[in-house]
Amino acid sequence: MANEKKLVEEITSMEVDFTQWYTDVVKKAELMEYSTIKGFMILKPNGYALWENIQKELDARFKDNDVENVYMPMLIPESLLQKEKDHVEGFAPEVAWVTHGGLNELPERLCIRPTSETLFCDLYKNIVHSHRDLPKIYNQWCSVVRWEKTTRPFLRSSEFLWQEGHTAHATAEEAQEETIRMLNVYSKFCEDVLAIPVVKGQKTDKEKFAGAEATYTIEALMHDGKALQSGTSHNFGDGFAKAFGIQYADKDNKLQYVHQTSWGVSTRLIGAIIMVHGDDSGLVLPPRVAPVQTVVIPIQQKKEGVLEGAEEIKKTLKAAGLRVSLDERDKSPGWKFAEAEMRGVPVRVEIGPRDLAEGKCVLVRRDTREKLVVEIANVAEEVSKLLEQIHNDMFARAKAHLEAHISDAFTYDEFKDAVENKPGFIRAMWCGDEACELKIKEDTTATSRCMPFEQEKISDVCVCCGKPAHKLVYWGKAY
RNA sequence: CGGGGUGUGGCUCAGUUUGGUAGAGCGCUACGUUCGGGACGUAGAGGCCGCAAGUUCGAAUCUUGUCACCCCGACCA
Repeated sequence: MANEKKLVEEITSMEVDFTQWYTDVVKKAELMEYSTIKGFMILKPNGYALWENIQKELDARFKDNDVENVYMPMLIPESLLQKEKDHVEGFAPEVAWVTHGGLNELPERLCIRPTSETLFCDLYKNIVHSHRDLPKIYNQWCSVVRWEKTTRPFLRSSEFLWQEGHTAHATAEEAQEETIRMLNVYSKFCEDVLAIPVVKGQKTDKEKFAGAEATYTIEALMHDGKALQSGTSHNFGDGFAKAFGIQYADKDNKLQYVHQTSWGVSTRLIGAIIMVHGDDSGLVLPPRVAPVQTVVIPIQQKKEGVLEGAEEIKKTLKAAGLRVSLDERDKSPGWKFAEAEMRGVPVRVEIGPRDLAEGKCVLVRRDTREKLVVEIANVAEEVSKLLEQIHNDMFARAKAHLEAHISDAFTYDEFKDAVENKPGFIRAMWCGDEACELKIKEDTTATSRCMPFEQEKISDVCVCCGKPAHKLVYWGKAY
């Protein structure tokens, strides 16, 4: 909404300062609070409810894909963490250690999980013996700790909530299928539930997960044109299996190593929701995960019948299965409007003496501020319909924004110009040499986001070095 | 981990240059009037000035140290 009037004074305008806008929105929408420990965040009811809804929707989709939930310990013995070389090198700099149990120093220190590959491997080693034990498709919802140097609410914190799926399969083919299947669950979830379009593809070797054979990603584009890695799915091949000795007897009674995958999304998705959909008045929540989908705001609530009428509407909406709240605090309507806007409530219902006399109420969309007068008798149906419409419109707008912020670069000068002047993804060919990735990052701060599944040969040569190229890469500045 | 900035009631900040015993607005509490885009009146409550040392008769103010947060980089979901 380019010409939208800014109604909330305390929120810095996006155009003035995007990062300040982000911080303001997080605060004004009451999503989180800083804790007394550096880098650790407190999720407040509005923020946690958002996560709960994400969790609920995603978990249902996992279960449709035969995923079983488990819970693993939060501590990992140092010796276990060290079994896979690339993995430990990737995570060692940012793990927190437990060195004491009570008053005594532990014989072996334990790390607080930064991710749980090693624990799952240790488990699979013990429970997988035969091809009949496969596949194992486990997932856990938990928090992990990574001692980050700089932190930002939802985008990077020292502890964050996520889910991590860990699977073991008999063959490389099955593992690859699983990796892509779960990536698709993520991309579909982002689109269907969060109204966030994503670019899907494979990470370059430089950007892939520590210990993975291949990493796949969904990349979303924020309002300021920066990319956010919003979910990843990894194919581990049999690397971890060999390091941990996870073997099974196949049908011919020959010992084989399992092939593994892992995949995860985190509370970073909340950051994506904020930066994809938010505006200068605050948060704009996708209806399907909004903690409160619609808020009923009475006008002149002390006048006879108003509160009763509002109460009645709330009941009707609730009975229709909507997440609804009634704001009967002794505040002015304007105040309540502004607050509901900052918190991103998709639809508000206004009901005053004037409406009551006519048997009507007013619906106002958060995303467009469009007002709609409807019969109270039809309110549930109208609100439900409007929520669907809002979801579709939000997705369409985000998609249009994404498409409008993809540019092609054929020469290095064009590339550098695009990084400077065209915020968004830059499509450019790449020779496959890590040196070019490094040079591009050095020169422009842009990184390779992914090699999209939908490949296209827009040029014969690498945008950086001019040597023959066969891979189309999406580049961009990232969070 | 480098570079910059900020810490004073719940929030935003003034006061620091020139040391003299803490202020404003908003919010909060009570009552009343209000209510279709952040209403108003009256009466209240709330702060050893991030923390710790030091200088001084006296420190929010000067010195040193330390911690936290924000922004920009390097590293990562």
